[in-house]
Amino acid sequence: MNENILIAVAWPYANSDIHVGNITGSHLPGDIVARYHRLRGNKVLMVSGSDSHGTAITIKADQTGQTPHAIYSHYHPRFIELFQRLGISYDLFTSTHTENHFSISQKVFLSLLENGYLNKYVSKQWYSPVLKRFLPDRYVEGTCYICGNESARSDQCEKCGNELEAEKLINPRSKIDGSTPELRETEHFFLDLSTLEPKIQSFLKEREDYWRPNVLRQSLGTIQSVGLKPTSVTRDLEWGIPVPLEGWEGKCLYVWFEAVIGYLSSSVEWGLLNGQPDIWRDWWTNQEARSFYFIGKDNITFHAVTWPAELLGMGDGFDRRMENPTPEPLVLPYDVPANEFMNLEGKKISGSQNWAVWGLDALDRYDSDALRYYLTVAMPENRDTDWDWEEFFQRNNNELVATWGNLVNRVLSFTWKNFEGKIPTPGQLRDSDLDLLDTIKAGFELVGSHIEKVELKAALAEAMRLATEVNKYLDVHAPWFEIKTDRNEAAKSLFTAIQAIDWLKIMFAPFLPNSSERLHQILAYEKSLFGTSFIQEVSDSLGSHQVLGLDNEKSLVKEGSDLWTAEVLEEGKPFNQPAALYKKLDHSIVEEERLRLGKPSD
RNA sequence: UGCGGGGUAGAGCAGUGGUAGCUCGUCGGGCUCAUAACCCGGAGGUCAGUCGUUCGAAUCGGCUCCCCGCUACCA
Repeated sequence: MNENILIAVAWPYANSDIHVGNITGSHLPGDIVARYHRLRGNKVLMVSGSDSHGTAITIKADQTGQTPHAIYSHYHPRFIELFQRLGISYDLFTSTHTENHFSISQKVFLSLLENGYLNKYVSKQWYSPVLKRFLPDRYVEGTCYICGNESARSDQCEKCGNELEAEKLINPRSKIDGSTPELRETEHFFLDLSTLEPKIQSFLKEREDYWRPNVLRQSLGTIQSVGLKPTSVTRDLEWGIPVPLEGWEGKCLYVWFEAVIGYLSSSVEWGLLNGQPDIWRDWWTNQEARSFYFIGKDNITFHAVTWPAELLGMGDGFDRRMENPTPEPLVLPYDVPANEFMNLEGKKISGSQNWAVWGLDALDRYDSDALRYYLTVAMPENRDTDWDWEEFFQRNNNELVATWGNLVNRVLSFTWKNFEGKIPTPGQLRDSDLDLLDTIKAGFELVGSHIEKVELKAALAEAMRLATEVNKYLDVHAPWFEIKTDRNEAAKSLFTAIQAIDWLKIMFAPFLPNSSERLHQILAYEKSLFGTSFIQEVSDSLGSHQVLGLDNEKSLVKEGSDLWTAEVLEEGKPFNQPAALYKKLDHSIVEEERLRLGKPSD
């Protein structure tokens, strides 16, 4: 295989730390699929970055008396630290507050404008004379003129469910400071989704047979039932990417219009940082390339409708603005495997109430693979799931440690003691040995096809089931008995088991990269499987920003061959002294962790 | 209100017309190489509720209830 695979992960909003829900929702599934394709020898580009613009950040800035830039600057390096420690292997994790992203976003805007898909409309918006700026509908509340509910949002009353006309709202007030806003006319650009609708619809229909139902029904279903309406793509805001037109000062591109462009701009930035300014086209104008977008259910529409609409609407205009003499259109999403949400101990995760398990905090107490294991097992692929500390404890001790970790440990430590630290030379294998190896070998196909379809829980469960098969095999052959009567028999059993473990190491690697890497090292392979992440400071006209990069230079995946195959183990090869891959947890952590929840943090 | 997703043993999940499965826990047994780990066996479910279609429904249709999302303080 030598495919180009783009792994595009939702851009976390830089106004709060990242918690387990964010991780299991998008970053981790993206990383698993990225690592799988790297092992297959495919050319993977995995990108994301901090979403540094938008009203939410300006609001938080006002509340804390800081600048929006300061808010973003606080959280962005923390995201990078988290991903590095958790092994989320971004080729580039950057930010929307970069010269490159500004420029690319404005090119997208101008391409759409040029092709006639952006139209100007004047509408009335709430304006706060106190703050001297426009307010989004959701920041204005008042009394519902239909049911009398006193805390209705200006666009919709949650009590009676009616959509409201802003002008009729009684006693409007700003949710920020309680002051009275007024309605003012303002002009904005709208993306013409109604004209693009037929193209979007065929794009979706082509993917109908493999997209998740929640994503498909919310995008294609909406088109088929109510149709698409123009959607505004600019806002009255100072903080963000300026609309690149004369007379539009004080207006910015709407944060969701430009955040999705980050997938494209970060691909370009990755090339620039690596001295290959044109390489982004390998993933963006090569129609054979496949792109996977990992997001949460809350922004399905943006990725399944709005972003494809931007891509379709640009035609070859963007590539032309990137100075390609033979411009081409851009690649549409191959899959958008949106996840549902993860709750915490039965309640919705809430950052402000500290009802959350924060990624960086959890990494201070638990190994990355222990967290990754549970986050995969509890991934909300089909429905909302729950992070439960008791279950984390059980899954870690009874599955990760007991089934897989113990398998590795029992086989390698027994071999270490009885075969002078060398992989035994088995001679002719028995039928039962070959049967086991066939079973495990089939896992490459089974686990792989699950990952291809982004069925990650099923993929991991299948790998774990295979580890159980090896445990059963050991119990039948009992090399600890064999060695007392016939050393050659024990050699066959242990060789077979180590061979199986070496293959399972690969199958577990996308999910548990750190421990697979250590097992790989114990088995005395020269090169590592994967590369390592590094942090770099990049300067441009907007200042400087940290990025997370990936160095594959000294790794096997760099070589581009397919490692997702049953390589035959070298007989008689010395290996390194085994050590436990995972830590058994004490049950007391369950109570300790539960006590932390809901308390104010530092 | 509308659109969409989901509600299956104690927990987590699979299962889109034909005797209800998997993992963990639990109970009993075996084994002892291993982080008291591993292996075998048993118990445990009116498949949210209800009405219907069918020889037969977790699976199809109607209605009801509950949880969640639908352009962003909150993923």
